[in-house]
Amino acid sequence: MLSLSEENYLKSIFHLQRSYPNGVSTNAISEEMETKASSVSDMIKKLSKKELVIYKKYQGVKLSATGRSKAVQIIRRHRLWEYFLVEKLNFNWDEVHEIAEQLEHIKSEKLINQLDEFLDFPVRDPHGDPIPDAEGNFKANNHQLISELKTGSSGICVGVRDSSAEFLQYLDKNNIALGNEITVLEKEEFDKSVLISIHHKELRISNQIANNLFIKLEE
Amino acid sequence: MLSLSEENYLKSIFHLQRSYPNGVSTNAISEEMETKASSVSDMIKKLSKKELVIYKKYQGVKLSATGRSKAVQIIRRHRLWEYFLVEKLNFNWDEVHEIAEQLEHIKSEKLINQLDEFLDFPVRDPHGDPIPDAEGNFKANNHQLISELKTGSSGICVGVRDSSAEFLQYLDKNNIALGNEITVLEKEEFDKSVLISIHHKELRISNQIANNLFIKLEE
DNA sequence: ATAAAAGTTTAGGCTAGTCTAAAAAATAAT
DNA sequence: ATTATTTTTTAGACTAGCCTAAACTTTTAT
Repeated sequence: MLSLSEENYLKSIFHLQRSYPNGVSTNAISEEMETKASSVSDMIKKLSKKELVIYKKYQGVKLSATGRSKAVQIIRRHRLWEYFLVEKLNFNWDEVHEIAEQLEHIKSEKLINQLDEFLDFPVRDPHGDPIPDAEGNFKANNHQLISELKTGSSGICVGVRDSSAEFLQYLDKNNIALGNEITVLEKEEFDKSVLISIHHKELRISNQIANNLFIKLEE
Repeated sequence: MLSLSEENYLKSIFHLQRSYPNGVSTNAISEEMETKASSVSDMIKKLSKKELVIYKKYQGVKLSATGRSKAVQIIRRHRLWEYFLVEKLNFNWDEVHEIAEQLEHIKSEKLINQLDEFLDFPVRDPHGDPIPDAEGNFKANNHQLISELKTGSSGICVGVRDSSAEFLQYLDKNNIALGNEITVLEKEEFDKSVLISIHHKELRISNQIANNLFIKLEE
């Protein structure tokens, strides 16, 4: 049985592996988790002894197959709870992360599978991230950041990269929601800001925004 | 903010206060919580310093007003989650206690109030225990144990005192459920067993059963 | 009233998970 | 190629919550 802390490390390593596919550095983990590098070193040794990660000193760390599967389970729980909070308890999408951080550690396979069924097997959480099924399978996202699109392309807003309350509140305030159609009208070379069309209106968004909003291109 | 362990102590003391109204003894707590008396002593000192309990050495312990209110909150959370598990996720009443023991520690007032609303403000959990409202108020139970009834009296089964899976499974097996009408036909002096009528059939139950089933008398 | 038993507290130790400070290894810069 | 910088690991310490063993109170029994 994994401790709360072990689960959090596995989850962080999983997320960081997207950016560091050849091994996640101690510092990257310590920054993500807001702990000291020395604590990370200790924990990695522990996870390594349990064969949840593959680790050679000074070489960074990767999840083993079992470690990955544990991490996916935790992410499944997190996203299902987020979906529950928004769809059933009327939370806004900027309020659910913290609570899901707690709920994701509740231990009961039956609980999570019944919850999944109750929610009708949702495939995306409120931020557009895929929810792994009971076997740990989930679709890869085929979407792009607005900042990566070229002028003229348009598509549907399907997810956010940053899911901090601050960013989500910015989107709410500017009436940008998942499902909205967005067209890139113009890209400003100098500051990388982007002029988009949404709800038949024009809106200029900074690079920071464009770099955190996922769009699925129209086919 | 209370730790998980502190919350569990408060909850135990609250429950034990019914049986020990003039102060709960260290040993009683240690037995209930399956820890050693010395650990209890340590924790009581800690809770006392936080003014959650009233404590004089060797004299037993009582909840302070704030301690009581914290305990009631935890019980509210526990019972709401139990109700949720049974009513929404199709759990049986013998499966929910363990999971609710975990869920009760999730920290978010909004979460629990939204859950309460989602469930339509239930007043009893699946075992017949009252669910405190957001202000901590709940009706006292006016019910009696079958073992306390006299021959001839009848009423509705409204709760269980022991909510262990084993006991609840015994009830399921014998088709005894909350809401059933029960009449006491005969009490056996020798072994304190009781002959009852339920579903228009006769059933003999041992004292151990009669001593753990709550009945509300017909008026 | 005193001795025995039962209950409670204190003293000192352990583990998980964190930290700071220092040492060691890897990487970058000259 | 050597030095400087950055990154990582180790060593040692701290806290919460638990434990055992011993000391101390209170209660019970004679």
